[in-house]
Amino acid sequence: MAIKSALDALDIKILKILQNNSQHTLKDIAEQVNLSLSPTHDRIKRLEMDGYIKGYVGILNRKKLNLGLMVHCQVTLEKQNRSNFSEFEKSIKEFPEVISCHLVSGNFDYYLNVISEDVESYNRFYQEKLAVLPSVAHISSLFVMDEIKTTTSLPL
Amino acid sequence: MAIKSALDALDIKILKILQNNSQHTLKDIAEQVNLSLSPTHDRIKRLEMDGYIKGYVGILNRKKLNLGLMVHCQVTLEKQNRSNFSEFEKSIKEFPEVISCHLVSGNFDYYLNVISEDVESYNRFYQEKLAVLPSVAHISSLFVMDEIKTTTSLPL
DNA sequence: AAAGCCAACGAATTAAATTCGCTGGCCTTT
DNA sequence: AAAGGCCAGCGAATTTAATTCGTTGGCTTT
Repeated sequence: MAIKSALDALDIKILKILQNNSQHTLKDIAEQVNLSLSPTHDRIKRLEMDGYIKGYVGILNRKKLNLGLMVHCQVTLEKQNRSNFSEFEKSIKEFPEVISCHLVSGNFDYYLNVISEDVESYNRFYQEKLAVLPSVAHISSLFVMDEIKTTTSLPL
Repeated sequence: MAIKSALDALDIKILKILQNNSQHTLKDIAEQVNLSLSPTHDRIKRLEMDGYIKGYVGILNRKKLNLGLMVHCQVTLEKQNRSNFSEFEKSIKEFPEVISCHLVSGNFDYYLNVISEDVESYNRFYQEKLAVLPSVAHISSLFVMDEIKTTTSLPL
């Protein structure tokens, strides 16, 4: 028999609650899933231990923190060798301005999401940190005019 | 005199801690900022009340939850009137598959981030929910091959 | 049918958050 | 320059929540 690991409906319900608001009390969650405190507690700990929950974070308001500019940034690398790629990725991971980076199919290679105070500050990041990375062939910057939706909640 | 509102170095330090891990105890945070419990508590509550902290969430592991596919989706609307835009935006906000949507400068209009189980399930979303929205002129889908970096932490 | 297992339970304990009255330093006002 | 008021920080007391643990009942397995 395989190791017990599948999630049941209650686990999913708990995950849905926690991914929307992790500050609910155990009592609160227990009521919503119709269990008592201890099994609810056990389930949450199990979900954490098994890696279904990566962690708990506070979501900050970037506009109030003077980080009003978001830029989508398409980066193409020179295609010679794949070793360029891991070097590039390593740098990206260390830049706090980059809040996401994906390798995508299509014309360009990486799609970044960059947070800055303003255009000037973005330009500084662009010139001094991004454009100087070795093997960067092309970068194009798309400015975010309006943030329609942003959530960390997955469709469960 | 302006209403007291600026954040000092300790506030920023607290925000940095909370945006990385909201499960730290008050005692823990208090030690890190060199304050006692009560002022630390007061500051956190103030930061919440003033909207610097939008909320606290659990971050789930989408790969473990059978949501292995992420698609970047560029959507162009017909340009006649702006009323199309708000209708489109309203629908997007209601789709749980869409975890982010930005209005961007450049050739297309909206840039979406969509989460699905697999290509089949994405195609269902595409055909049945996205492509049928009124005034959608063009959609192109870029598949995420690798997730290099994803964080909710802002560069403070 | 008996044995073993697992999930749920409630009570007891421990730990954390919250409240509140007090204090000292700093700024304002005269 | 002195007095008064204000604000941030403090510690103790209280409330609330999380955690632990021994027990129970229902299912499955043999």
